[in-house]
Amino acid sequence: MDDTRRDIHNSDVPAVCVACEARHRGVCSGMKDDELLELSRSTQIKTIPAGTELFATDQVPDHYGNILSGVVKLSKLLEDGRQQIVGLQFAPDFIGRPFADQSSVTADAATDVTVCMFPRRALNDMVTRSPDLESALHRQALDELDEAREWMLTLGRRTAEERLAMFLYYIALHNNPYEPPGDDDPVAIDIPLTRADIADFLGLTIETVSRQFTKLRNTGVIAKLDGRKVRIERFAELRDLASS
Amino acid sequence: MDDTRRDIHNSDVPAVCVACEARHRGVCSGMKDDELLELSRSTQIKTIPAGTELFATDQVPDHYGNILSGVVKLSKLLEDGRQQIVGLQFAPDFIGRPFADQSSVTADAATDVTVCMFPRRALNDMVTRSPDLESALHRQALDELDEAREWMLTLGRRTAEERLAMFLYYIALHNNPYEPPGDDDPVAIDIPLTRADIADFLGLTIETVSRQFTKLRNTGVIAKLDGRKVRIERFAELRDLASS
DNA sequence: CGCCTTATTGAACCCCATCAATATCTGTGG
DNA sequence: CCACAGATATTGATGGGGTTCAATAAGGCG
Repeated sequence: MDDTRRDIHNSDVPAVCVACEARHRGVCSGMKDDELLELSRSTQIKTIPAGTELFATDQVPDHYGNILSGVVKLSKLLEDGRQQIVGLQFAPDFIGRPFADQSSVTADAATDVTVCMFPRRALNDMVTRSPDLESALHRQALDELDEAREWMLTLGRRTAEERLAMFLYYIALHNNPYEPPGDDDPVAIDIPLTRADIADFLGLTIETVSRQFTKLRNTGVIAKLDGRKVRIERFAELRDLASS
Repeated sequence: MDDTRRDIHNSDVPAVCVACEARHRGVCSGMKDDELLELSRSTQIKTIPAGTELFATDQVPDHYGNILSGVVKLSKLLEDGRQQIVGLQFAPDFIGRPFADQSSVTADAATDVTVCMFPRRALNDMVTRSPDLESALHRQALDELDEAREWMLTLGRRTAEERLAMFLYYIALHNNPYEPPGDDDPVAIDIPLTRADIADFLGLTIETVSRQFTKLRNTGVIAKLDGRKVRIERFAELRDLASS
């Protein structure tokens, strides 16, 4: 009998959580079954279309969430319109900013996104009682910090070509979370961002991003499929280009 | 009777901790007196000269630490020598990477630094027992994450002039942690980094940093004192230049 | 198809990097 | 105290990677 089957027959686990990634790899892994049950009473699953803001910057958000599917972009904006995407989040990441009434970043759905939302209050209470939960949140914060710093290196010191290679490499890993692609197996990946988003992520312009795409295509590292899909022909070469 | 006097006469607080900032504003505020006493048995105060590495990336560090004085720079290095400083840390910041055997960043003393070191094992054990301690560490991680993302915006989207203005503004705030300087009071600040460090922090070259310094001097925003000291003549203007 | 959004390609420009020279600082020893 | 040497900082001249401005092409969807 596999794990999934056992879960289905375990009446203590809330129905909405049974197949949820967040319960295994996400912050919900830090909760006991009864806590999960308690929280699940006030959760709601929401589907958010691409382009929609998940949390408004100008108001205190009253919910946290876990991503169930899709990609969320975290971004910062300057008054004159310059924008920087400071992070991408995938299932089963936690979304929200504990210990602060409002986040310093805006969260938008990059693709269609489904999230499991729960009241801030409910989670805050639970955190004070369940050390494992805070531990799980702490771990994610530290992982995001490592990632943010890796992107600082990219933004501060890497060339346009290296930046795009980094990005495609990063997306490829997230498309195959369980087994990193072999060095020279072609990998088809689905890019969850527009050229404008990629530019805002990499600190470039859309024109430069586009030019680097064609450069990678001309050198045979990637091949264009349709629209947002790309096939990485030589994974190892892409990693080398990213110089990481 | 002020706080300090009371502390001196409180035999439960370890002598080394009595006047320590970390006990009030740092992670040690998350520990009870008896826990503090237990940890203090295995702590040691170290003085580290400027330029020395605190934690190497290639070996598993067996200690964590709290900064008591001085400035620590966290940096990342590319194989070809390109470098990016991804964060600065001041007293009473915690140093180390919980939940991972090795950090993805190198920590170097930017100035002479004194740290309170304690064994990883001791803190790890304590964290599992003391939720407030993990909470304090979690808070610092989230603050550092916010800061890293602010610098991502700077590295990705701001001009050289804006970057240096951001930097000086940031240093000025850390020189006066308790009361931000008034809009037009001249503020003398002590820059804890060399031009090379500033360049590595801002994703620029030393030449560009130097040129932006003279530009700020020519426009009267700052005045040069001696060597690493600078007086900010118009604080509000500096903030505007940073466009933040 | 026709319209609008998104992406690609081209040409000119500019900010910052690079290369190079000079100046200033800092510590050491005569 | 000054002279000297190495490190650090400033300034100048030139060049290049990426931006900007502009036009064309390719998708997406009614």
